[in-house]
Amino acid sequence: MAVRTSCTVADNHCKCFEALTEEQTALLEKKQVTVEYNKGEIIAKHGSFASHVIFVCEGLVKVYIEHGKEILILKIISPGNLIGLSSLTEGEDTFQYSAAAYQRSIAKLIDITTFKHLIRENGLFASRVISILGENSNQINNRFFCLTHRQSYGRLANLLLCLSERVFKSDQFELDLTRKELAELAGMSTENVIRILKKFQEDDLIILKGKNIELHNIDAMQRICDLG
Amino acid sequence: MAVRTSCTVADNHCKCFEALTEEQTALLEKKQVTVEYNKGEIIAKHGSFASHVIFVCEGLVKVYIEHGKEILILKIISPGNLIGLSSLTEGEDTFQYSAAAYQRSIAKLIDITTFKHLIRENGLFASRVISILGENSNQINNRFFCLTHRQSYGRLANLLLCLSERVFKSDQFELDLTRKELAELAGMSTENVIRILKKFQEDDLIILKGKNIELHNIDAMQRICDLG
DNA sequence: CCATAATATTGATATAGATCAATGTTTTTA
DNA sequence: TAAAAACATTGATCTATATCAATATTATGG
Repeated sequence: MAVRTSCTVADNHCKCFEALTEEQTALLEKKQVTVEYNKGEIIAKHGSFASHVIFVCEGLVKVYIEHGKEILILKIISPGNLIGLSSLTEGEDTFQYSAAAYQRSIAKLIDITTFKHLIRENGLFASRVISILGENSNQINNRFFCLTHRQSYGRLANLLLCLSERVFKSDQFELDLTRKELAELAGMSTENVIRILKKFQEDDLIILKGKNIELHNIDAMQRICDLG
Repeated sequence: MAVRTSCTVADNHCKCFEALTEEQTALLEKKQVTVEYNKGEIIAKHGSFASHVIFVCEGLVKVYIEHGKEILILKIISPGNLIGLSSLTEGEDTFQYSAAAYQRSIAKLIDITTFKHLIRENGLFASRVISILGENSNQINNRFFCLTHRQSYGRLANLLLCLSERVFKSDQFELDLTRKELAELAGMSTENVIRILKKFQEDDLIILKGKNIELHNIDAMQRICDLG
């Protein structure tokens, strides 16, 4: 069974809101605010009071946990996805992870009390939320496996495929992430990212032109991702 | 912020069933079977049809994902906890991980259709299930962090503390896990487990007598867990 | 547009921890 | 209870990848 390549980017377009009645939708609209974040800005801070769940409308966001200087990126969130569902847990009123914008992003902050109320009131909504939580788990488990069981070549190949498939939806894309950010995502040192990208280029797997990356041999890349 | 020591063993005593009415409880009773598993037996198999969720009544169970020969233990489940909630996801009718008994265990297999039905019908039940899913996520994220950011001494210290606190609930316990199983849990080679246990003993952190382990200096162990 | 900072690259070195191999010990089974 | 299998231990290598250090390139603010 192949490791799913898309283990880093969440793309479980949430269908939970479709389950709401018109009235409930109207209520939710009233209980949310839209906020714009600049590149690098913190959207949620691990340990801070979680008064809301976050729906990402535009941009790209990283979700991560931090202990001191060490950070672990759990996933990348693209538009259409929710952040902070694990704070729906009873007795858990703080964010269990941080979120920060990779680029200019827009998010709706939805009042968590209203959200919880709707879960109680609307069973279909609740079951859709449960679906999303389940998908999130599966995705993070896959990423967990990848980061612990794959060597650096495999992890970086996985990341590139994942970005290509889920974020840029193209074989060729303008990567506005630094090498350091790639390193953080693939769980390795910056220098190692650089050396591996160089090797990929030498082996005709990718074509690098400054910030532009083109995946030139997806099948081979997939093989590295699965085996390496 | 300290890494929670208890990142490996699930101990979120599920309160969801308390939310059911008498009638609903009776329905659930009818739609479940109790099964006994011997040491080593598979309780759920990654990829197989998930017709039920699993409630562990007795024993000790590991939950893990496997790709070929490689396995990653996601968590240990002690009595009072549920397995397979991520199969509640719509359109996901297979287990996303495997589960196997470490020792003789008893589990109730609860019909998943009924379980889903109750989520739709009973909002409080649904919100309790959401709580459990959230706690599971947080726990696995902590384990994810530990396995990727801690060195072997820290990971093994973490595991020992975790087993002591959550499984055996004592500083001293009869460990019926092999060195290989410990290695799997702490994400390292068997030889490395042996060498580190030996070092812990030399440093008066633990007292080893055959299968019996006594944690002799919990504070120091905790420090290794947090820093190493 | 220059100066300064941030980022990228390259090479050399260090090391945690895996792997391999041999041997001792315990458990299982026939 | 003897033989076989599984498990535990120890020591000797090997290697992937981090870290360190130096330099080149690109971005940014005054």
